[in-house]
Amino acid sequence: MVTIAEVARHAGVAASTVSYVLSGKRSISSDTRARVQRSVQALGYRPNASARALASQRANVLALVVPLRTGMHVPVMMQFATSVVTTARRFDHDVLLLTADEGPEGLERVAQSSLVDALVVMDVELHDERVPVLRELPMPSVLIGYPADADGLTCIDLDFVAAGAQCVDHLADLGHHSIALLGTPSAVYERQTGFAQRTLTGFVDAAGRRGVLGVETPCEHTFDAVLHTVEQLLRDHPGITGLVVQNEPIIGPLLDVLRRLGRRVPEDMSLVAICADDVAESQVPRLSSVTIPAEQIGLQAVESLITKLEGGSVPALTLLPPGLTARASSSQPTGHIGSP
Amino acid sequence: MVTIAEVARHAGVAASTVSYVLSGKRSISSDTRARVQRSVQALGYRPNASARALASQRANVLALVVPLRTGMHVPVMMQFATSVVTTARRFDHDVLLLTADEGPEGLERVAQSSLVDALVVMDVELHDERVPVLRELPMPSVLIGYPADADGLTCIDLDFVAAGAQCVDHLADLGHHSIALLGTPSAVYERQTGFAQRTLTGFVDAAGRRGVLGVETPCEHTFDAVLHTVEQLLRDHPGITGLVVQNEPIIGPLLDVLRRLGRRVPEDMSLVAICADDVAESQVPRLSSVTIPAEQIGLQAVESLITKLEGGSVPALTLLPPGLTARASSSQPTGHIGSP
DNA sequence: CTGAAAGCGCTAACAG
DNA sequence: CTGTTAGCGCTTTCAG
Repeated sequence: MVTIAEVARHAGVAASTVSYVLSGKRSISSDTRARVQRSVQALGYRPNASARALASQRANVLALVVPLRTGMHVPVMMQFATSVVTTARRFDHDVLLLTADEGPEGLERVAQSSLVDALVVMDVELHDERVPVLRELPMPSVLIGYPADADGLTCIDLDFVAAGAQCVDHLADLGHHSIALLGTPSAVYERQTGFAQRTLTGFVDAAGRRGVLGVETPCEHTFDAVLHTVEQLLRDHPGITGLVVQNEPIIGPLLDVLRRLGRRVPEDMSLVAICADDVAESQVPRLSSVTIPAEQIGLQAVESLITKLEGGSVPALTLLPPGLTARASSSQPTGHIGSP
Repeated sequence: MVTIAEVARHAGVAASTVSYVLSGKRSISSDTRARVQRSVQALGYRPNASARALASQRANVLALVVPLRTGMHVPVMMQFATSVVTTARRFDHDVLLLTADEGPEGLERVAQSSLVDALVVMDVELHDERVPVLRELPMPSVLIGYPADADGLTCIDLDFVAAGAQCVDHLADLGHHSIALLGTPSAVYERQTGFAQRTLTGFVDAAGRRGVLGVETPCEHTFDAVLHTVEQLLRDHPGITGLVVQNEPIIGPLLDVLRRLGRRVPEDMSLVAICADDVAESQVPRLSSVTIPAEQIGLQAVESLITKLEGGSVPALTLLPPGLTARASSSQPTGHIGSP
């Protein structure tokens, strides 16, 4: 590998001059700059990352901690990771991939060894044991999610409360009076991954505000669970005409179950999903949905980190507003058209 | 951050002794070893990654290049990535995440700057422009997939030819005489991502060998495409009683389409899918399937890289044998029971 | 505007 | 078995 010294010799300048040409941290006569750049090209010089990191105290690497088992939809996670990598590259950083199973110790490891100079942690739970660790780490971090005690930390997330409310409002606006939230598996609520609970809060509050009946039930990922849950729901609340679904894997089975039960969508049952756009669009009928803006969250997360690394300050909490796209799966409830 | 010099002073030894205690690269009296270890603990010492990399010429980081847009099922990809990270950690390495859109230049960048000391490249196409680059790189790499010219490279993949054949054999063993392969979208074949073509090869060869009719058709990911494709297939070949599916996203729609067309599974139509186990098991009925051993491929990839890094040699091509699990979606063709 | 020189924190000969 | 020393390749004062 060619070193900075070789480039310097080739260009007839000092190594520091080469460094400064590359970093632009002091002004260089256009003459020597050109000469150095030609030498860099000619020799195919690439600065050694470790040497640079050691001397500058900056690895130019961000850690990305992804969940392993989670209620989170995998493609959304991947979209998110992709967005983090892409954005990091725009700021000349690379991304080190960590899995959540390394736990708090893993964060300490990469941070304290200066392998990375900032961290993005996904799928943060309400009482996440990594939160206190992050607070003590000698470098900035951004959490995707929203722990109970977020003091001194930077969090970014979709505004799930607003998302839940938006679904209710959409259905209420259409004239529905009885609706249900088909939620994530109960394990997700128990783990207190904030997002499921916050959606529920938004759903319940909005239902109250709009004066509609809003019932709620968790749902596991198997076909049988969906069938059983929906049957039970319709037995207990026969008047339900609208469903909000926050559980991507059951969307297919749910449509199937409704078909089996003889409920047409949207004539007999309106549906609004909280899911990725491509999932909503690939169903029959295409689903009205609130998108999880994975790409935007990733972008925001990295931009916040870079700002912090440069000494800037960022808001402690960024809640991205949800956007509801009405598609074919929601309409006025049949037989109630025109009712108040 | 505490340095090796501080640990050395605290323990009353030389810095090199601390280094040797940590690396175990030479024998240390149990007395000083204990003393050093106590100091390491007491001070909470973590070796600086850049300094270590610079001095030892080893970053202890592997690059993982993941595809962005691909015919590959995302959860499988994620499984794979997870396996790579987990295995890398077992060998005391970390993983740098790169996306395919950085192209060959991205590989050169991380390799020539010594950011990583080996690479895993996923979703390698038949005529992948990264292949010649990898060949020239001054460090080992492993490809997941199987390019046309794999000379001098190490490749690992599922044996898709065998997978295609195994599906045919399974159905032929059950007594089916006319079967079809529902493949990936035609774009995937055109991109010549080897796996789709190799499955097709195995399917066609085995059908010939077993003397059964084997027809083949690509299929896009939309519901309408599935409906259209299956209708066309059954119109052209009404005798078909068995389907091999290599296209994870259409599995749900396909089951739905068959139901609509009044074909029961497996009574009227047997199904074998090439997909992840959890997908096969979450369908109704549970699908007979050939698994993509993502976890094992990831493990194998990292182990090969580590072996190469240590100067060992590994086979140029490792094709992991497919494993078929018979579940509820395949049976003898009704009305043909007992026929030869 | 440029060069010389002092580290960054660690590893690995080399010497004893 | 342990210590001394010379780098690894770069950045960044300090001097001019």
